[in-house]
Amino acid sequence: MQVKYKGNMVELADGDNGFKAIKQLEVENKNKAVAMKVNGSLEDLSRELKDGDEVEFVLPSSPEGFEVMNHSCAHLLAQAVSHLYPEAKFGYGPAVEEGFYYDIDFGEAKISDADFEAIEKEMKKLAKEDLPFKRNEVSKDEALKIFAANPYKEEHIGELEGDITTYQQGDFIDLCRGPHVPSTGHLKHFKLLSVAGAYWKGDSKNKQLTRIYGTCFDSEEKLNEYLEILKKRKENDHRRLGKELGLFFISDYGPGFPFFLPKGEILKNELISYWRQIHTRDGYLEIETPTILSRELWEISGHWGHYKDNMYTTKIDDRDFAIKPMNCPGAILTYNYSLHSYKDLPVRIGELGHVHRHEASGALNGLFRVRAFTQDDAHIFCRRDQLEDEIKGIMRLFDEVYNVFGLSYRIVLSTRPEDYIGEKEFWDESEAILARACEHSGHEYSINPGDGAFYGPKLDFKLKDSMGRTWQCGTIQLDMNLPHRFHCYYIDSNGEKVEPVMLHRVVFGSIERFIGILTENYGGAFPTWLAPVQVKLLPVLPEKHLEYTNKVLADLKAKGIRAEIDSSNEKLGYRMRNAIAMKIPYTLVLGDKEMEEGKVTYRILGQKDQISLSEGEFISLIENAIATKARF
RNA sequence: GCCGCAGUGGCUCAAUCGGCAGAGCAACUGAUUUGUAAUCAGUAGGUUGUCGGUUCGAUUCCGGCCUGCGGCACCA
Repeated sequence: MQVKYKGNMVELADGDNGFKAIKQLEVENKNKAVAMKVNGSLEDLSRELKDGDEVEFVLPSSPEGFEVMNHSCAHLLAQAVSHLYPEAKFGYGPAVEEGFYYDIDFGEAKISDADFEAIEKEMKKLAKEDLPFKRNEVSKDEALKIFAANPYKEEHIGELEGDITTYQQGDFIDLCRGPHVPSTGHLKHFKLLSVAGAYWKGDSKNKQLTRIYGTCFDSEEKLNEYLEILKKRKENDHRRLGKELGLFFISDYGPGFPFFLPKGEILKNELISYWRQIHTRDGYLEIETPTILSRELWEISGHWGHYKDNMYTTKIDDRDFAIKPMNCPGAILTYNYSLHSYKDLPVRIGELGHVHRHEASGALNGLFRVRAFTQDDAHIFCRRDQLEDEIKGIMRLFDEVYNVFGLSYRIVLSTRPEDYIGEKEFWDESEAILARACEHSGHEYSINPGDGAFYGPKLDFKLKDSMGRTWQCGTIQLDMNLPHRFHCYYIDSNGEKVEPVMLHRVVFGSIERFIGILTENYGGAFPTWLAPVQVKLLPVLPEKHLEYTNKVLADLKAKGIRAEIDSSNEKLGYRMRNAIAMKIPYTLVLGDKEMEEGKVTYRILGQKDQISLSEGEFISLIENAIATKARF
């Protein structure tokens, strides 16, 4: 038999039995490979090989190995649960990006993280027994017999086609495609992380099962590293930092409606003024439209029918009104207010629109998900022949903005759904334009077929923060619906009325969410241009050096630099500590030395160096940091 | 909205089995005159989210509601 070994495989003489070779490798390196790739497809190590197969071992340190290990660990969890809770019925238990979960119907039993210790103990015990994972192919009927007591597995089997495979370790058998690690002994460094409810098959009409999340690594160090990352995420949580740094709060009197504190408002205003600057440069016209508009308008737009559950409504003099959940109708009324020639297009209308949406209570999450937020919205009306350039222009702007904040992103193109309006040809054409623009941008992009809105295809921009998590912020959506409903038009070169193409787009998405992302991404240590306080001034001896410090403070303020003095009757170390805790980029220390030489001594957040400069030099240093949007 | 968990001075947390609600930080007052991550002492601060129930007695046990947290569903 001829088997070709790739990568990390031990080379054996021709004609050797691949199965034996693998066994030998296991003996040599018992804990290494967890699976193998046979002709590119992921398989159990125990899979028998055929003549000519190309084989590559999958090590637990590889991404595929991580997935296999975690998938197996989900089975181990299920086995342990089946011992401790004999009534438990199992749903799905897959590996996910950072670990695994298993959805379990515990019947009457209620599970909380207090039960993890006992479950983990049982898992450890079963891992120690080193039970082999045995794969078995069965017919549908046999499978139904095996899982007769479990309605979830039965339902799943009913949906499967072709061969059904089961995996068994010890007394526990599960429906599964595999592959798995050779035996439970390969699972050593795992931890259960959280419990949650999850609908069976992700459908809110179905029963809710209990989901247990966990993760499994190939070494204790890596597991601990991951737990450290989780801790770090908690420390960088914008809800915690927002409280500590005094940026915003949400009152019980207004769930989901954020209050911006003075320091948070500075952040918001800085973002807005940056937004204005670049949009003015790019030919956007800023408008403001009313927050409350009549029911008739929302009937034309279709929101009254389709979005009503998410809208706050009110009555004024017995007439129905709604608080805007989106800015589009206002922008369209503004477009329609004046007559447009084909020569005037594109018309780019921007609006920082404060919108209200009734989000489900369980969806609320700090600034990431709120019920009132400011969209950095823009609606662009253009001719079809201008569409491609417009989209490229928007993407150039997006790229510029995200770069300023050091956020990397990927793009998702959503295409025509089954339920669509408009001409199919124009859908095809605009999807092609969006795809070309993505390629042109040079950024990673993927296609989400059929996920576009009924009114047009879209590009979503998913930002990646420093912790590796992604958030949707920017979006560019083509709209073939609203211009039609509102009878938008321009006059073309023949004097005819023509319906323009309309684009919705946001860069930040929601300024609130964007502030949340920035807060976490910077860990609260904002770059100088955004920092609510840019300079903290500390007189060494408040009584002696206050006058000089106040003079420097006044000079900084005169230059528009956000500076604060701490002349409290505390030791310098104490005041320095507070300045660092508030993550202020520059701290100035002013004492005898500085007073005599007319200088300032500064220290940069996160650094210990003490640098002395003349006041003028220091001011230019900061002005330069602000102008270039550099960290310091 | 759904499943599970939680709510104690401004903040972070403690209080055994149901038995007088406590600490650190912050605040305030005073002392200290300080050169780069916490000077010392004192004072004040609470209807334990809220409403109801059980009990001689509830922060503690039970129920309703509110809010938050972890997810799910939904979504910027």
